[in-house]
Amino acid sequence: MGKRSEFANQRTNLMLDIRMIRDNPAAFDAALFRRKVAPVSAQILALDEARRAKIMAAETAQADANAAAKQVGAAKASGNEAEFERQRALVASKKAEITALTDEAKAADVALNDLLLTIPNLPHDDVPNGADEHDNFEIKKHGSPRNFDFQPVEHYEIPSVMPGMDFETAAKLSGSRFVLLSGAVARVHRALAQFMLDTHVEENGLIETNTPVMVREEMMYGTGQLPKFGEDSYQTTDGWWLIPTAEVTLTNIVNNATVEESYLPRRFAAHTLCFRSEAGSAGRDTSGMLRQHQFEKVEMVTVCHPDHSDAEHLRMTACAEGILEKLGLPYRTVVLCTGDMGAGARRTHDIEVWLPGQNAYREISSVSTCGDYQARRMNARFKPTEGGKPEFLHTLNGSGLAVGRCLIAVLENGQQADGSVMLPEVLHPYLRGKTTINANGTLV
RNA sequence: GGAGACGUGCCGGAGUGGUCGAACGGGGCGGUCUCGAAAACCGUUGAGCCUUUACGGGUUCCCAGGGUUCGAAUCCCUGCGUCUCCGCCA
Repeated sequence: MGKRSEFANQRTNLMLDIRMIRDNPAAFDAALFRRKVAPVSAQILALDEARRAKIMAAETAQADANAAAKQVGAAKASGNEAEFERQRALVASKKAEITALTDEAKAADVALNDLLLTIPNLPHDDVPNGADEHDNFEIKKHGSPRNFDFQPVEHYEIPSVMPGMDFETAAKLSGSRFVLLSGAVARVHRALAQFMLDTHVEENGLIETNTPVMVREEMMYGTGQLPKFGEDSYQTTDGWWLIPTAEVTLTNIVNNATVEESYLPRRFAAHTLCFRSEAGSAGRDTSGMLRQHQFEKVEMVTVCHPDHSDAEHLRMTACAEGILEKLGLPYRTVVLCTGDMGAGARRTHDIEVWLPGQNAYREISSVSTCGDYQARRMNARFKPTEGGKPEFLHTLNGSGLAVGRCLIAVLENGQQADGSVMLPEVLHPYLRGKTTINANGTLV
């Protein structure tokens, strides 16, 4: 498997727009400051300056040697033995110098890139400043929590659900943060995934995609899981990484590609397993199936022209919201503040579904536009129709939705006083007309 | 798991040490012709980096990394990848 340094070598100077930093270091630092990142432009520019000086020195030496090497050929052709020997010696003497300078240039380049790889994306201007989730800004609220004439419970406490949601056996098989679903619960879970995918494909026009869940290491760099967040994912003994989300596979479809502008926008949807180590979340959401090492998700990814990413962001958010609306689940949508956004995002909309058992809105989808951040890492570009140089495209990703969490929401919102669960109408066709999990846990 | 073949530009495909960023063909783009289109003909057509106000200049790239050589797409080594056959297998 590829080593990180090798990879960084190939991706010379792409991680962030170095020219933008050169032109306006203060603005760069100011944008990062909004994410609580200490100023780094001075360090970047120093490395950049050193790098360029080394490159110039190395290339000058190389140019000299190339010119002399040409003279060698000419001298030999004309039979000038003395000149031949003289130029030959000249080239030979340049060799050590070139090697040293080239190595230095390469080292400077790698140093710069290693630094750039760790720097998060710059937030969009319209993203609110803030420290954590308390500073997120609500932009939409849909539906209102149902009035229960009894005390609603959490999903794993619903009498009709309990037989089909077995954490003990899952723990025996695999450990904590796993679940074994069976019977009606497993069936509803499957129905949800099918419903989501069908809706995205048939109504939202996304391209149904079935992807690998194990990927090469460089793909994890492409979408930004590496180098900083390797702890959050699993790697096999063969070097493959298990995807924490299909964002990794869907987005990397355009890894190292230059597509025609007419290819854009390209909108994908995939239903996959996702794997997360949940390192650092010890003690959080340990009850129920809210936070698992392995879960299913229907993911949406769009690659598009830079001019369209803001509109696509709204579109994708609406696609995710539409699923909840069809399911009749109350939700709200928030814009994440600078302190709560993921590293790769320029702007993120979190969609939070109402969970009556928790008496709270909980995240069920996260829809982000990444601007050119991932595209630069992946070297994903498009060729403008009007001609001209290839440009980096923009990438967006969003859950549409997390299937397990959606199951929780459907169960909690549909629970009845007698312990049964009434299921959303849109799922009925996927359940062969059945509508309810009765108090015994049977689908009827 | 065993055996073999291969890895060149948008595509196909030459090239086995200098004159190769790369023949030839296809495609794309521009033009001539045409009422228009097709055909034909002519021309043109990669990317990154450094430098330059600009024009331009330099440098790197023929899977990747090393090596041989005055000089490598071409020779050697290693790695990665793809394909084919056999075995095994959902």
